[in-house]
Amino acid sequence: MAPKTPIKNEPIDLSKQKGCTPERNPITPVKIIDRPQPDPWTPTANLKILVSAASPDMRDREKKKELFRPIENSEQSDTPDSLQYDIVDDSTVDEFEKQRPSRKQKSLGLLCQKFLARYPNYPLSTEKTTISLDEVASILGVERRRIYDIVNVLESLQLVSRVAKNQYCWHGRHNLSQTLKMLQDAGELQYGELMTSQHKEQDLEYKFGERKKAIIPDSQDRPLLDFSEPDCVSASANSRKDKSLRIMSQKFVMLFLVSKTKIVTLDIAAKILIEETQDTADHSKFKTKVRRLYDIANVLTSLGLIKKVHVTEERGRKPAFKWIGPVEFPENTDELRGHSPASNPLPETRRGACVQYQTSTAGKQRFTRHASFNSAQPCEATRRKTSSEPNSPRQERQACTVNSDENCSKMINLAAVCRQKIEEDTGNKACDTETVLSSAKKSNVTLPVSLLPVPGDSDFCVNPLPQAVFPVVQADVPSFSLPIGISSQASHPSMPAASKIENGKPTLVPNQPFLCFPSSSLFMLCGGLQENDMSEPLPTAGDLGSRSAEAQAPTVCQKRSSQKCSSPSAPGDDEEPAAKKQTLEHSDLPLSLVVPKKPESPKAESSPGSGCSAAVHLETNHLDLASPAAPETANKESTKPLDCQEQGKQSQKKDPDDPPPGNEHISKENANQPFQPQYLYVQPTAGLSSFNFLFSANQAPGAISLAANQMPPLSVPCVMVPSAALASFPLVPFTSPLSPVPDNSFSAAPSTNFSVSSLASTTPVFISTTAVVTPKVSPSPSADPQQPAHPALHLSPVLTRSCSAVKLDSPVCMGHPVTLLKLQQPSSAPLTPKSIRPAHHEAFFKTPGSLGDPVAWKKNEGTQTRNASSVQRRLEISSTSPD
DNA sequence: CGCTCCCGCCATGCC
DNA sequence: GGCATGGCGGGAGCG
Repeated sequence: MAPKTPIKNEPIDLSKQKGCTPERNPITPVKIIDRPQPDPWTPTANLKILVSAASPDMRDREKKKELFRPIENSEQSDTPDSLQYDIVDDSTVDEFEKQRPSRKQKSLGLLCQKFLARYPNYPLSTEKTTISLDEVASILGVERRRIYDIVNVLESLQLVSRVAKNQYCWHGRHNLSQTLKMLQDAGELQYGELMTSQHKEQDLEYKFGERKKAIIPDSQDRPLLDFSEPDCVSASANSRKDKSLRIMSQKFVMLFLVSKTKIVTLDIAAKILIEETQDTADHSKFKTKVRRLYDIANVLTSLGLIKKVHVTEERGRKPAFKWIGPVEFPENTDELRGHSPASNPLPETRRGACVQYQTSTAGKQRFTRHASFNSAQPCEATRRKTSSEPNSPRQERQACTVNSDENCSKMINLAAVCRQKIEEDTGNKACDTETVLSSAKKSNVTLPVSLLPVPGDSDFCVNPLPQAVFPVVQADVPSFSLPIGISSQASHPSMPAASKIENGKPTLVPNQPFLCFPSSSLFMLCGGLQENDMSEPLPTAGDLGSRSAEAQAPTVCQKRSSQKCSSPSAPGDDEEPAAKKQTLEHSDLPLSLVVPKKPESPKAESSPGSGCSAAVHLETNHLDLASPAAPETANKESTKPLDCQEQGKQSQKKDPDDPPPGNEHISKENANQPFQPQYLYVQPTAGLSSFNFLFSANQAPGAISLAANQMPPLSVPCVMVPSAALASFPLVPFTSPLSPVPDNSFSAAPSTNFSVSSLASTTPVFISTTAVVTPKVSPSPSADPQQPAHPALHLSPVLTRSCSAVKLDSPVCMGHPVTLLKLQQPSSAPLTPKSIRPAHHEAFFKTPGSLGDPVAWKKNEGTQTRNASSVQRRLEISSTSPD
């Protein structure tokens, strides 16, 4: 965060910037001496100098501002961002050069980040921060016009409110959840229908490659407007037309919130917005709308609410944005609902200038609750819930899902389209943008395992599995996003990731790296669990499934998928509940925790970082499993692969620190690390809903070794696949004979079931990569200064600890990543999996058969713990036996 | 070459 | 008329 603070800011913002500034004050003099121009004049002097130098015209205030500001900005911004002062100094000489900061340096997103860096995410209720547009503009060295762009978007989310001319009040994110909730509600109302109608159209459009204008009833717009207007209500509010940017921003956000996939393509959004606005959708209008959406998206990205992704379509890849902010607003929801989303919070905020705080207070409370909740319940609680009442949670989820589904059908369709493309792409390469796990047509045939498209692109940024939930954020949104994500996670229990089990799409387990595939086909997973996101889309893909025959078969399943969740099918359910209940993250943890319990020893510790523990278990399992596969992996250094993924994730998380959020970075990393890992499909037991586990082939080896030594933090990414699907595969044979006991009802899975089932029911065995939790930790640093505080608040100490612990624990992951990646990649290459798979499978299968400790499994039956243990045991057994 | 989206003209509306 | 807002789209940077 520090980076940005411009010189000028420091003085102003001393409180915040001091960190950076401190030097200056002292240094400044020195610098001045050394560098006459640099610091000293930068703030004021520069302007004066420039002004004097400048022609008289320059003097005109506006002109001056513009001229100077840019210069200042360039210098400042550049300096801070890249090198800060040093640069500045140098720059002084090369001012001109600096002036020419690349376009990126002037981007609205960057500007917004700078802007946001100046204010705390969660300001004390007591303190009101007023924002002077002129001041900010000068500080940031940009024209006022740019500030308007930012402020308008922020205002749409109630992060700020306009107090008076040129004066805005900074509210921070206290109200954000409420606002989002309101938007979500409003969005469902408006877009629910729209979505449905459009949805059809879109499908058609996409399918046929034709684009139609979506038809949307204007009437619906009204509501939105009204809704939004509250914000605008302010006296002048009515003045300007409707303040389209503000409204557009809200609508844009609504689309995300309503969308199941949480991915909205620009063109779709533009269409929708245009439609709402008017029927006419000239091409020019469309273009303009898109431009505006970019502006909004840049700000939202800076806020860590969305990230850029690409959706591959028939025609090609389309720019899209994925919502990475909080998805559910549980507590808030209640409150909000009580209040009636439409009217309240926002309006008040606006009017009262800073009245917002009331809201904010509520927000705080919420947060507090979460925090306590988290800390108190960490994993166990969650797990319990899950195990105890898997159903209920599911139901909730389902309910949500359903609604969203309907509303978002359109989005879903889009997603499906994307998936299809992705799949296709995947088939080809797998990487392009987002990859979706799809029942690959091709892959399926050949192998049980299909490769996930590897995200070569940063766009997709597949995040490492571990953090499945927010991986994305990390990836794309560097520091900022992470923090946010973290905070959001903490604050918002229900996170998106997990929540969507959805339609038979393969879904990632909320927090866990595992994917659940509704369909039976086997998959090769490469790298990123991140694809969680994709999972959602997949369902739609199911539709797409039509394309692939194989897919179709699964499709049926998929169709069920939604049902599945509700239905006994354990896996989905388990996931769902977790997601619903609270933050996905938590859910993840909990799950992992569960596992740990049994594991006892080392893992227990890790339990805090549920993910880690889980990972460990997994690893263990993997080891067992892997062992068979080992031969191949051995070469690679089996352990690494897993680690790599995790590490990669972690690293990514860490990376976030890097100023360049760089999707690029991420992408690179991802490309290298995560994706590579291939997974072996382990047929599980029938337990859950018949999930099968996939283990990364690559990983396995390493994992094994690790396991032997310790319970490495490594997480093994597992994919939960419906047993049914597996059944189809020859490989599958693996069902564990072990204990048939489905403790809970779930287990009852019709299929064979056994230990697995039990697992599924309560908690899945999912092992999350260790990373899961970790991200939180790492991310924060880089991100906004503000956020740090946040995270802390939200995250329960335990979590944090766990995270840290995990990280620490799994040095392997940390260190190896790169290496692993390399190794993995080669191996991981799409091709590899196939080849690998067979061997692994055999191994796996064998393993299970050999299962040494059936007894253990039986024991497992009882509780979640059982599950975990059972799983582990299985793994172990399998491993042992094979060996 | 197309995606992004910066830049700033200029309309709108209030004072 | 001046000023605050902010709609809008040309056109350039960038990959």
